[in-house]
Amino acid sequence: MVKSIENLNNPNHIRIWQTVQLIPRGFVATYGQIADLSGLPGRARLVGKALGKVPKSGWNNNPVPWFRVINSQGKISFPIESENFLRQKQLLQDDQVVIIGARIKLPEFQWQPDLAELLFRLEY
DNA sequence: TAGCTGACTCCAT
DNA sequence: AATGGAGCCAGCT
Repeated sequence: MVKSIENLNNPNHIRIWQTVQLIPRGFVATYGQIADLSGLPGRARLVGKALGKVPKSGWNNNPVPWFRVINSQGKISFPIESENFLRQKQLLQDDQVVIIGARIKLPEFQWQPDLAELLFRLEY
């Protein structure tokens, strides 16, 4: 009970959720990329932590597409065939992202935010 | 407060 | 392409 309130007040987590909300349907980003774009360079592991604590209701009345974040090798980070792995894979496939085994072709599907999106971020 | 942990990365094999 | 080790660091106990 108290814990969830603490999480909702963690400014780093909130910034990470907001950045993840910018990833367009059909694309993915890496943990390190989200950390950088959130102003938290070098803290890729924190992104994983924050995504594990996304409120079920989303953030700011909008969903947080946690499943669009994968590791720098282009793979889903959950253990193969685990429940979380299968769920993430399904949601990405619903986005028309092609997955071979655990791997996604980053050159083809990695989100490349444009200047307008970055400027939007700076307004926070 | 002091360790411990891990939805990470980089680099070498 | 797959695997392992070292480094990393905020959050958690």
